[in-house]
Amino acid sequence: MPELPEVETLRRDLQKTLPGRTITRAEVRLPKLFIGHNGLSIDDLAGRRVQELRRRAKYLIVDLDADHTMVIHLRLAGQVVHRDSTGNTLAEGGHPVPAYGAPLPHKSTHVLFHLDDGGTVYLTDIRQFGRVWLMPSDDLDPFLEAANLGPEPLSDALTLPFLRDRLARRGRMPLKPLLLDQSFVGGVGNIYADEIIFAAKLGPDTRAAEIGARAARRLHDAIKSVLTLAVTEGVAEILNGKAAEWRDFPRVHGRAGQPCPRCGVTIVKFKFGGRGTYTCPKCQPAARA
DNA sequence: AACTACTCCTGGAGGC
DNA sequence: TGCCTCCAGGAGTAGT
Repeated sequence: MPELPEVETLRRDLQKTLPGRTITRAEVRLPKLFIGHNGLSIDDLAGRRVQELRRRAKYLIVDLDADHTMVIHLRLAGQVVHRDSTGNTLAEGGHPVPAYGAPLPHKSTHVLFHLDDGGTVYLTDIRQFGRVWLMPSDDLDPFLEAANLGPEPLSDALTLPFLRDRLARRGRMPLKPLLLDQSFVGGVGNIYADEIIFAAKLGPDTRAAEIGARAARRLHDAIKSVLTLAVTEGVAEILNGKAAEWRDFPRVHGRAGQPCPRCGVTIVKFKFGGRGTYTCPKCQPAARA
């Protein structure tokens, strides 16, 4: 479910509530979700104190003491909620099912972290695709290396020349699957791919080689601006990807049948590369302009 | 090497 | 209401 902005928003919220807390006990109710490196088990989380939360692409990284590191990937439907000892929510993010505020644990709550102040962090995932890894901290870099992630789109690593070079190397690949390829840039998913392509006035089927200098600049700007808006405005956290009439986001994704916010032509939905894809048929064809 | 199809799952929405 | 079909924001793997 969550893409870069959702994971980053969750990270920022948890960074305010978790560091300094010690995990007294962790439970895994669905064993396949937990992967321990070097023989580590879920029980090895007991006694570990949270130091810092970081993010790489869609991976949430939890630095623990004693040189342990936990990594969480929410995939399509993962949700994380931190509640205090009285049940008040301190931080939450990810997939909107079960609804925020619903009683926890839910039947799809597969991992629980009990904290030293009586609070609890719940990992709920109705589709069971999410994963939690526990590893010695030295294993983190090789782990991320193996994931073959492209640059962080909001970092200085993603410059216009870098983007143009990458586009040139993937000439025949259509733009949408390219953006979804985590080795191209890290963290973009289906919603933000549609939003970025719309903002850049390109088509999902535009091939990388057809993206000229001006279009590449629009694409670069769109990647930065769309993701920045989602993170800084908290758009992701509020909407969880569901189009809302009352808010101008997402601008095309999930809005089939509604007027394009730029030109008024009806937004269409179709399958592209196996993924639901939303575009404005009028103002998104200009690959070379 | 580059790209496609298939796979892991369950819940919610919409049609009848 | 109930039953059915389809769809879902990810990514690893096997196959071409």
